[in-house]
Amino acid sequence: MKKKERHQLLRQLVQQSVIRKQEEFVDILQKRGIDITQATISRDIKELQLIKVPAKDGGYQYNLPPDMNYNISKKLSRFMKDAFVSVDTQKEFVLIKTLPGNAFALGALIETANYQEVFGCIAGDDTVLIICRDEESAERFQRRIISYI
Amino acid sequence: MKKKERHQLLRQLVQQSVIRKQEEFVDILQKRGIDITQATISRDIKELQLIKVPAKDGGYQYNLPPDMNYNISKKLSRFMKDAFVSVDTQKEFVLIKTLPGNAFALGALIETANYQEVFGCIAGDDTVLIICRDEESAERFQRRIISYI
DNA sequence: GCAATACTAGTATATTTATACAGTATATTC
DNA sequence: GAATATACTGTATAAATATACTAGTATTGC
Repeated sequence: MKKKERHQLLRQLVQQSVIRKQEEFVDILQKRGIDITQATISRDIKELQLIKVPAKDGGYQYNLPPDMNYNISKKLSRFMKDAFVSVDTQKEFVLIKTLPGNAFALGALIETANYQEVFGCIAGDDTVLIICRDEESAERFQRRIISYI
Repeated sequence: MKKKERHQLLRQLVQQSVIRKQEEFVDILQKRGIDITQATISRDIKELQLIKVPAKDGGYQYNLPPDMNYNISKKLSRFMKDAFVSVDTQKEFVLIKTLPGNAFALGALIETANYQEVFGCIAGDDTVLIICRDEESAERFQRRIISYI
């Protein structure tokens, strides 16, 4: 079991089950025949940026990063690799061209991601217009987009 | 200083400053003349559902609750009110019909929301097929969707 | 191959956080 | 007002988590 695999598994576990403390991770992995200590879990949690959330019921529970960004960015990235055509900026605007029919979904993703630099966005069939907070944000956002391709 | 006020203050602090551990709260409050112990902070944090997030820089940092879901659900809700046509279940499947061209984006939102009961989803032009974990999840998810309309 | 370097993980322990318990204050009921 | 219940907090400590240190293993460059 490689670290990467374990990380995958931890993410899964956290979504499927209520895990209240690191020892519980250890126990569950034990049962699956994976020998690991609390220390390693602590380090994994740090890397994965998992968080311990006080639950309504009085207990605590580990959860995925509030940085859903992490997930969303991954999705965006995957999506971009498929559908991206071009990107350009002008003033505080960023214009992304996609393959026909894909822009709408891309816009929804960008909105959901809630990026600091984005003020709003409008999507057509093969074009997304992103209005950024200012010129600098637009450039920053363009760089971000390019990094996803 | 009443508990309520202190809670207010803690929320503010968490947004304004990087607070790495509970003792830091204590110190900051000390400096403002508020005498309080770590134990109380621990209880406050639990009530406020503040979370300790592993930061990119290797440290940790307290943060506001990840009521992210709240935001995504709000978006989904807004979206549904615009584009929803019908919903139905069969076995562990849920089928949502939308106005033409909207299904893809709805699918993206549903995926992003990462609902417990959803296993995966496929979107066409005016239809989203959601595969749930089991029959019961499907019903639960349908109820969720209906509540958004 | 071998040395140098970088990762990874366990052990032991330090640090941090949660909580049982007890005391004090505040509200509620009679 | 006295009696009782409820809420809040500090102290002391238990429980949980992070990390220094060490050793093993893989990777790189010679």
